[in-house]
Amino acid sequence: MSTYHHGDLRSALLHSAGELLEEQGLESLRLREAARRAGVSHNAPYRHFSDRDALLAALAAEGFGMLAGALENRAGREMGEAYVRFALEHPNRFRLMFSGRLQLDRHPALASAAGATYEALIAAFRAQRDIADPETAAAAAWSLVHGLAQLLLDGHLASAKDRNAFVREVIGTVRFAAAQRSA
Amino acid sequence: MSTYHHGDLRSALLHSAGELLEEQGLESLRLREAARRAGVSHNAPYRHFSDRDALLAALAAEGFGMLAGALENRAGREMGEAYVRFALEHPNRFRLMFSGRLQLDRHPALASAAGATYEALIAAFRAQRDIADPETAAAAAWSLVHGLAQLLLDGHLASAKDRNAFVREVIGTVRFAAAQRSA
DNA sequence: GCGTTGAAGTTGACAATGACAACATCAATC
DNA sequence: GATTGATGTTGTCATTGTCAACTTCAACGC
Repeated sequence: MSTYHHGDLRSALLHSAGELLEEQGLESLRLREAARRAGVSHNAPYRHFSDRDALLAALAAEGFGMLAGALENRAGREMGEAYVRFALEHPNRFRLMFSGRLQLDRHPALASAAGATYEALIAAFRAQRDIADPETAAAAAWSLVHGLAQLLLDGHLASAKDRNAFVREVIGTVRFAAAQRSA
Repeated sequence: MSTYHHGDLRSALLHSAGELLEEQGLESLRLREAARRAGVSHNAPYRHFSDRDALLAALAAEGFGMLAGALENRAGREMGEAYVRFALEHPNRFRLMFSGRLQLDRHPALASAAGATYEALIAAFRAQRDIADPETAAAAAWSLVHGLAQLLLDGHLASAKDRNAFVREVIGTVRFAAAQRSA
């Protein structure tokens, strides 16, 4: 029962910090509070994360993993809807992932997690034969669903109607054509 | 020269805080530092802003004003490009505006500033006759350019080519159709 | 067995911040 | 010419992220 050494504090911290993040948001996520919830002293986290940003980066990378899971085995509009659904179900996690406070070049693990998600997206578009430029289309599709998710989260799009229906409608209104050459 | 009373401290604070925001980003924006730069004591800001969030909300509202100006007299793809350009030129301001930490119902001035921008967008689409559902199309268009801006800012879209060209291409690849009724 | 060692946790500090309370200044008004 | 209320100031406090120094304990070589 001697628990001077925790065993798997790193996971425990990710768990408690993840709870705090999803409950209270990025700004209220205190390193010390996460340590408290994990039952360790306020400085224990520094054995596993070099600083607060490192913990946040780990949480964000975890988020990209969750997102990838949510998109798995989906394609086209269904994938787009799943993207938005993920954002609405994990608003604070999603915001952290795209907060911009975590520079990809400073957090390689985060960069590769995010990159993997994008790759899956491009692959899905590459499978669709009727699209001229999969890379551009994938970028456009990602932009669309990402922007939609964010604007919904921030409350900018008045969703008088049912939210799911609105999302379907917005996504459904868009077509991807071949890229135009010059003006 | 007796400057016990500043004269227009509110604007001065918005100015210095705006500088700090654009220079160093949202996280590093200290209330006390803004006061320092404005040449007043660390508590003077509280006479004009009830707390840090109130100052941030004012900065964000200012940002929506700037954005509206950048979109003025533009329409269609040109407007979309201007939107992205604004985000890239004022990354930290843009991030603040959509950070999600400012709830619109708690900051009425911000809500109306943001609403005005959206209205302008919808109006631009309403003017285009060949679009079936301007509201939905406007939401989709906003989503597209907003997501594109954010993903570019965060460095998720590898822009091997020229950035402006890439933006044009992505925006150009999208068409807005009439909304589909059910599946 | 037993001493060593190094990773994992702890205690104790420190400067900085956002916020509150009490006080000071000064322009306008009666 | 006193009052007063908005605007600034000084002083204080709890909290936070981070650094430094100390402790615990499991694994390893001998």
